[in-house]
Amino acid sequence: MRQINYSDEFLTLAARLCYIDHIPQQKVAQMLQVSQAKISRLLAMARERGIVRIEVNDYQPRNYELEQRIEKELALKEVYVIKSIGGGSQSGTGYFGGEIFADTLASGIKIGLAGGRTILQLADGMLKSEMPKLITYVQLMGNVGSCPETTDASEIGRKLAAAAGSFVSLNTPVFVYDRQLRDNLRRDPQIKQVVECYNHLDIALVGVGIPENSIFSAGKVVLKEDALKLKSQGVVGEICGRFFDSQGNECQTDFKDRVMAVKLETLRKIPRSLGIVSDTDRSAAIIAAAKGGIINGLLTNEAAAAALLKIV
Amino acid sequence: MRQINYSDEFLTLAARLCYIDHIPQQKVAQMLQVSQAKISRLLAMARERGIVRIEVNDYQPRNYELEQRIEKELALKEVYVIKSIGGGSQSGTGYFGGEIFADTLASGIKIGLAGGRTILQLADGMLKSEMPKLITYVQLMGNVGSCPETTDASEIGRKLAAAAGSFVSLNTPVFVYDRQLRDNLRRDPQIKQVVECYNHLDIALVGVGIPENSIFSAGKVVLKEDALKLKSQGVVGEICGRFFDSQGNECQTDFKDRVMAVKLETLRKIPRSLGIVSDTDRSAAIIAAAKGGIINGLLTNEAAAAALLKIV
DNA sequence: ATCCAAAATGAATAATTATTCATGTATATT
DNA sequence: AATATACATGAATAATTATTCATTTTGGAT
Repeated sequence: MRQINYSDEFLTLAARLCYIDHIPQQKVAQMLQVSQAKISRLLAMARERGIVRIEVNDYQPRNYELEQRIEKELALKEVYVIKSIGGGSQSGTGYFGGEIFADTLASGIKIGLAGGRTILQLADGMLKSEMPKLITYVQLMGNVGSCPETTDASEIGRKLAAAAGSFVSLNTPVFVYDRQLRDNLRRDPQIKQVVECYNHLDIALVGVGIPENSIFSAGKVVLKEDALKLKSQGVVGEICGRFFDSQGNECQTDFKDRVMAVKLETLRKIPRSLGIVSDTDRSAAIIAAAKGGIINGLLTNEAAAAALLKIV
Repeated sequence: MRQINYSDEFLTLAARLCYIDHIPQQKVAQMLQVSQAKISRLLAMARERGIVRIEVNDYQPRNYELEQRIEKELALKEVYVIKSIGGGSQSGTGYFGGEIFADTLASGIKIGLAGGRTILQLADGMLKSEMPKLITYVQLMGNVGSCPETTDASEIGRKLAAAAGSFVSLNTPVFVYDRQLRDNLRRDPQIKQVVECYNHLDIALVGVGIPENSIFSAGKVVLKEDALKLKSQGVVGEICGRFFDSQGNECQTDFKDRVMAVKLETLRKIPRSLGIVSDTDRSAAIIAAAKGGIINGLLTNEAAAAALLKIV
């Protein structure tokens, strides 16, 4: 039985019966002499055409008060504090942070990307609505392991670029065997080109780690004993595989000369260097990074923001 | 785990994730660290509080053009033509007719009720939204059989009164054994009181039957051979068990002196005597009833209205 | 006219949403 | 404090809605 009754009037009738009178689709189907499946399709079309409009009060995901306090305390250019939702799952940081951050972007810019769970969540948040802006994503640090993890900068970059834009990858491990190999790699034209790229970034998106809990912990690159040693060497934080002290200056560690990643020096010159943090144990690292100018912006959640304000 | 998080903000968040971002309740439940059941309840409350608003374009159930043509052709005081919906099921007549009719009522009035499928549908249509008007419903004709049918005037009256108002029932069969019994019944004080009531009705709601298809056909009261005989006696229509000719005058039939129902004479004096019709084979009967002043209003659907206009 | 691709459709099914029910927790009442 | 009552909650389940899939119909192209 074919009738193609997709007139506005028919859609309106179906929508009225279902949405206003709350008659189940099955019954409306009987009334209108079509299948329930078709009612479902009619309603979908009615929503599409705007015959049915579902409106929700605006949800304000940001805590402006905390933002202003942190912006002032750490002398940052931009701060976004996402309200903590529900019991404690902090996925909301990326969910809402992604759309807030995406709104600040212009087409054609270059964004440097670090890896990490929180940055991945941010990327997913950016992608959940269309991202029509053409952006060049540049991998800021080498890959953590041989098996690509979804949290690797390379994977995140690929995913973002797939939606819109292009991706410049840094095809090296993040930590190589020794200084010599690092130096040789740096001379490689392909790598050189990527590193040169770092000087022209508009934005850097970096996670902030601590010795005992960074992107390298899960990958067994930095073990517990390494973390202890790092701390004894004055390390309070890590960004892109580079360990820094409370002033935001890179520390002389076993990793320093073997890391393939953007230099802290370079990050300091990028117009917007945004730290993305969703854990509450990064406060000292954030403060140091801000003090040293490694980051000049912060995107975090209420819980982490509160922890931060406690120790400034 | 008790938390009573029914703040507007929390409702707004849940609603936004479900209705704007179209995330299934199960996932939102995980994000917000509650059960899916609670999300469902949060959304219900959000709709209730107006945080979520579902709007649908107005559906116009009436065909004004047909209404005006019929009103003019039959010289009726009021005509309602409900658009035919879907393939052909004519339940829409009562569904929308009920709310249109209910809108015309004032509290405190008296409405006389006949029986029949279409009147039952109209009653259901009246009841689907609140009917806060206190109305007295009066049974216009006796009961068709011994087993109460949902389509009997008495059942319809009870149902309407249960929602709001009171019901005056006529406790007799519609057709009694002979004239003598009819006359005796009429002298009964209780019956007399009800019949007296007919003189003070504000509205009468009647179905329009034809010899071969009336409320009496299903109940095996009027058989096929009876119908033929009726037609040979000039009957073109039936209202409240009273058979009439093309001028709207009651015919001398085997039923005439055994019927317990409002007189056509009495119906003519009621300010609003509304015929309710949803079948296409009643055209001649409607025309006759209108001509004879038995009805001065009509509530029908497009299909029946079109059939009617073909033969006027 | 005949075949073909595209699209519409309903039955069956999968996915999602709402409700029931048993349990636990806060608040009121003795 | 002890008990009762009302309400909040999540697990299980029922009800409803959306999607898949096989079929049919339509509107061309040949």
